[in-house]
Parts: sequence; C-alpha cells; structure tokens
Amino acid sequence: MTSESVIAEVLLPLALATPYSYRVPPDMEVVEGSYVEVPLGPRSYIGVVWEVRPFVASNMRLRDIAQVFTTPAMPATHRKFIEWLATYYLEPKGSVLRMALRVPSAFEAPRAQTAFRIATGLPKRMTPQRQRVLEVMRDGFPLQAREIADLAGVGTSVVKAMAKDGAIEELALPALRPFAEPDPGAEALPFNAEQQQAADELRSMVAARQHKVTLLDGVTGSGKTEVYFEAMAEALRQGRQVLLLLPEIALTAPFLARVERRFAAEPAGWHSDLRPRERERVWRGVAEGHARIVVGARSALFLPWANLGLIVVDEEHEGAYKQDEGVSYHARDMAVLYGALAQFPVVLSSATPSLESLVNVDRGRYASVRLHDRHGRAELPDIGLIDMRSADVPTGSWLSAPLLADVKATIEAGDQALLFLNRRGYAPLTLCRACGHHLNCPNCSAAMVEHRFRRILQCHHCGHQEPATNTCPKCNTEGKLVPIGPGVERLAEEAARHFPEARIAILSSDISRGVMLRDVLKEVADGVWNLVIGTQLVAKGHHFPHLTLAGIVDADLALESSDPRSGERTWALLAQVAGRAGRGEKPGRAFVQTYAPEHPLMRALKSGDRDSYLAQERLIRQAGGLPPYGRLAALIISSDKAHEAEAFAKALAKIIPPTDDLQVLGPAIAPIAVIRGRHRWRLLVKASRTVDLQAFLRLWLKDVKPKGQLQLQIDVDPYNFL
DNA sequence: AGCACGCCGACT
DNA sequence: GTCGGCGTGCTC
Repeated sequence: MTSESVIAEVLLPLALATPYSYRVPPDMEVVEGSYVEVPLGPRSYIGVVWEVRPFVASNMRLRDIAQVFTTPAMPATHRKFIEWLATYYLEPKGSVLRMALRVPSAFEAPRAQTAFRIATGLPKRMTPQRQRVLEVMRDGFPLQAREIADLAGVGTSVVKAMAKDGAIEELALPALRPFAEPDPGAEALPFNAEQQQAADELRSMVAARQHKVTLLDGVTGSGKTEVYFEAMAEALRQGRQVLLLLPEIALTAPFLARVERRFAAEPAGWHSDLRPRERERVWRGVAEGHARIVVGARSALFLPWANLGLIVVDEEHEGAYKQDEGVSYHARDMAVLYGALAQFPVVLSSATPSLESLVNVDRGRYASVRLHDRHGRAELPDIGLIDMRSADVPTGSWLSAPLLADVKATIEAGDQALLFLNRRGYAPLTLCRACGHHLNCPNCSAAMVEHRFRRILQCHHCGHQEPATNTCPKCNTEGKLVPIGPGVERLAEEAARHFPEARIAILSSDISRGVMLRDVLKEVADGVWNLVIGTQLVAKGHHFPHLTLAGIVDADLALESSDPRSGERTWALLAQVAGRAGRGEKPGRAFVQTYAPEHPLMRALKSGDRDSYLAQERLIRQAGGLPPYGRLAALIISSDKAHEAEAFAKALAKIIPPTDDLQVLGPAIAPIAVIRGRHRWRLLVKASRTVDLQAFLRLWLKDVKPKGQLQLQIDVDPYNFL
C-alpha cells in the first residue's frame, strides 16, 4: 500500500470518545501508536495514532497530520490499557489519553545544555572569584554554569569569562541526564527463613513471565519491602521495567533512598509536584526504556511504558489509590488490569490487606504470601482497650487516667509516646451558647473547624476560611462561642497541662508541609520530641525507633461513617497506628480508648485476631451484597440550585431500564448534601458480580445530557461515600 | 479543551 | 436601537 492511500485515526487528549480521521501525507511514515501533531479547528494538538487504515473516498474532507514525533510509539498494550480503563469507568477515551500526555515538553526538540570542565590553560588574570571556581572544578567533573556559580558563590559571568580565556572548557551535555542501570544484585539484605521463602516465591512468579497477582501479606516490620525488592530484582534481570506504586504520602526521600541503596541506582520518582524538567526526563526515560525502576504515585500507571514487566503496589489497601478528581480510577485495580492485558505479574503488599484482595485470594484468583514474624527484636505491641464509659473523663478532656499514667511513665523513662487523633485543628465544631447556632461553612453542609494556631475557622470540604471570631454571627452575642470536641491542637493543650515539661510535637497536614514536614518527621525519628500528637499522617510508614507507646484517643471516630468500608478502614488505621510503637529495640504498647469495647473490631484489635474480625466483616458484606461480593456504582447529581438537582435525580430514576438482577437505590440527598455551594443527590446501583454493570449504566444514560449548571458524575466502584 | 455562534439585559 | 453575558455545540 502506498503512503498516499493511508488514513490515520488519531485519538486526541480531549473529552472525545472516538479518534478523529486524518490524512497521512505521502512523505510521512506513521504506525499505530505514533505520537503526532494534528490540526483541530484553529489549534493543534498532540495525539496518538490509534489505527492506520487504507484510504476510502468519502465526502468528509480530511486534514493532514502536521508532524510525527520521533518518540517511540505507544505500545499496543498501553493503548489497550487506556481503552479498557475508559470503558470500565465510562469515560471518553480521549480523557484517559490526556492523563498519559501531560508532559508537553517531552515532544519539543530536546534543548541542548552546556557544561564546563577544567582545562589546561590558566586564566589571564587570577581573581578570588576565579580561584574559587577553579577549586570547585578541581576534580574534573563537568558542571553547568549555574551549578558552578552557586557552588563557588560567584555569578555565571565569571564562569563564562573563564571559558573564553581557556581556563575551563565547554562541552555539550546530553539534554536530559539518562537513568543509571540498576544492579539487581546490589546490597540484598540477609533474610530469615520465612522471608527467604517469600522472596523465592515472588521471584519464581516473576520468572514465569505470566500474569499472576500475589498478595504479600505481612505484619508491620516483617520486611515486606525487602522481600518485594527481590521480585523487582528478578524483573530487572529480565531486562524489563518495574513500577513500584506508593500512596502519594509515602513517596518520601528516605523511601527513594532505600530503593537506591538496594539497586545501586537512583530510581525515577513520579508524583504530582515534580518539576517540569524532571517530569520530562522521567517521561522520556520510560518511553525510551532506560528508566528501569519508577517509584511513583498512581498517575505513574499512565507513563508510556516501553517494556513493563512488574508492578508492585505497596500499601495496597490505601484509599489514596482511588482518584476522585477528573477521571476517577482505582490505581490498584488498574495495576492488576494492566498486568492482565500485558501478561506480567503484579505484587500487592500490605500489613492490613483490603477485603477485596483477601477475597480474591480465597477465590483462588490471587496467590498469597504471608509474613508473620517481625524481624529483629521488635515485637508487635500489646494492645489494651480503655472503656471510656467508665473512665470518668471530665468535660473538655479526652485523655483517660490509665492512658495519662502510661504516657507519664513513658516520658519519664526517656521514651517517646504517640497520641493519635484523626482530626485536624483545635475543635471540629463551634457552638453559640446564647442562641445554639452552629458555625457552618457557607458553601457546604459541614461545620467550620477551628484552627487556633492559625486563628482561623476552616471548612475541610472546600477550604473556605474565615478569621476566628468571638462573636456569634447569628445573634451577635460576644464571648458565648464554645469549641465542641477535640482536634489535635486541643489535645496538645490538654497534654501540655498534664506534662508541662514534655516536648510536644503536633503532626498534621496543616503545620507540616514540604520541608517542615521532613524536618519534624526526622526530629521525631531522632527522639527530639517526647510526645507526638498526630493525625493519620503519623500512621503511614514512618519509622520512629524511640516510640514505645501509641494511644488511640478516639477509636470510634471512623466507625461512625455510612461507608460500607468504614470497618475495614478503621481496622487498617488502628492497626497501623498501634504498629508504630515498638519498632526499635524496646517493645511497644498501645492503648485504644473506645466507648464500644465490646465491638467485634475492638475485641479483635485487642486479641490481635485480624482473621476472625475480617471473617465477620465478610459475612456482613456478603449478606448486603456489597463489595467484594457485589458491585456498586454511584451517580452523583449536583447543581447550584437544590430543586434542579432533585428534579434531575428523580427524572433519572424514572428512566431506569427494566432489570431483574440490578438494584437502584435512591435518589436521595447525598451524605454530604452541599459541597462548594453545589447541592447533591445520589443514586446507588447495586449489582451482583456477574452482571455487566457498565453496560447497564450505558444503556440507562445513553440519551441523558445534563444541561446548564447540572452535573452528573458516575463513580464506578465508589470508595468515598460523600 | 478552546473557540465560535447563538439569543436576552444595560448602555454609547 | 447596539455591546456583550456565557450557554451549546463542534472540531477529523
């Protein structure tokens, strides 16, 4: 076939369900997967050739592809992955492609960069600045002008003048530093028998080069990371690429350093606030295949994988893997899907696996590898329940006598204690004692949370903030506003009353962004603070060797939600917090304050019997036809006008296609009725696992077009019941 | 995602 | 009588 007779179907990174047809100019070579630039209306876009087909005459006049990029073509499996994801979540293919094309600079001609190296000549004149430059460059390692200038504390003009003199020489650097080849055999740690067996199993799974999912299920501190590193090593030996997925919050410098130590090469990191240059470097490195290990957040799935051979999903139970903004998808599920499409293995790792994964093990769909032992001397902490009904804690206080006594003893022994409360700020609710008014967000149906350090009231749903006030906005009475309930700040105040000598650190996302967070975490690890008061931020994967006591202040908090997964989540969170204690030399203890000590979750937590608790959870889910025994989809209808949202939701309910094996619940006002000024209604579709839920939704909604301010959001496999 | 074309309020 | 609000729809 001559190139004159070729049409390319090009998928564009826009909300379009199908590709558009373009003519391939006679002198142009494109293949399926080629990245191309095409005109669309008055603009031009970068898209991907989805299909190449022979020219057929039609009355539609086609425009020409403007250019083909030299970037390696997107592999067929990656295109298939995008298609599947779009179909599964009922999103336009183009919207999914957009996630894979968020690095525009990756298609521009690589900008050359100049570096400088010390040369044989001497500068015509020697100045103190020039002397410093020579010292910085003495080892002969090429550096960029900016780097030299910064190191020597001079301007870049000094560097350039010296290059003119011949004292240093100019040389061209590769535009983007390539990734170093990892060494699969570098610095493997010695394993105990159990770890060795687990590592062998994972290695042989990878060696088989087939799709298989293995759940690596091991208690905190059992060495899961080192074990799955062996699976990664095996994939690297095969010459393939490896993706290690982490929840965004766990993507920390210490973790990256750990990967670097194990494989003697810096891994590529991928997360939302990567600098553009590094983003481009990783994207190209993945497409060209020399970025062999990527440690990334969920969006790393959409990198243009050339030769992906293994995905490891760490902390697979984490809710953070579910993306809710824009195209919503669950990264753990999509990792498994990718493995099935491209026929490579997937490792899911967790100390508190999701019920979904455990049930998949039971069904024989996933293999399971368990690690029971905590390595070294670290033991799992003893967990004690404190019955708050008989604890007699005074109003405005939240710490019971036994917990206080243990914190005291811990601090006095020179150890570190943690108090966990999953509530940011000072108080979750402010009430007027004069008129009974609640301070609520003007845009959401949610209370304003007082942040006393920052002297503001903030809505945790939309971010709206107001200066803290002493006067009720409703009745104008002064001095009658009272905080109700504790946040970490208020808890710190209470702790300071009891332990005036203690050095108390508060860890929450408010006071600990970026550098601050790193510093405080390091100080906690170094034992600078005696008492740490924190939100769930402290639960995630940090190693605090001095911590010997973990106190969970309000264990019932997370159980109150309407979400069917709340029990499972509470379990994971509490087990993780308790697991923070005793990771160093000394054994740890954990206390759980609860008003429901007879609740199965609390009893199982005390006895450390995860399996019996989860067995009960399973029965509840099974009886209710809830995931993983049934499937859910949520339809969220929202509008700035309450009646409009309600009317549309009710109209949708009237056109539900007749069905026997699906149940549509609602419409009802969504659990959070108003967010950002938008009134929300919800319909919930419940189906058995064998039903094609997506087909039903497509049939139902095929002619539905929300007009005006109305919005319809479809959430397949919802995780957050907002 | 842009950008143009479309029908209803305050102005030179 | 117009200028312009952004709602709706199209782009191969």
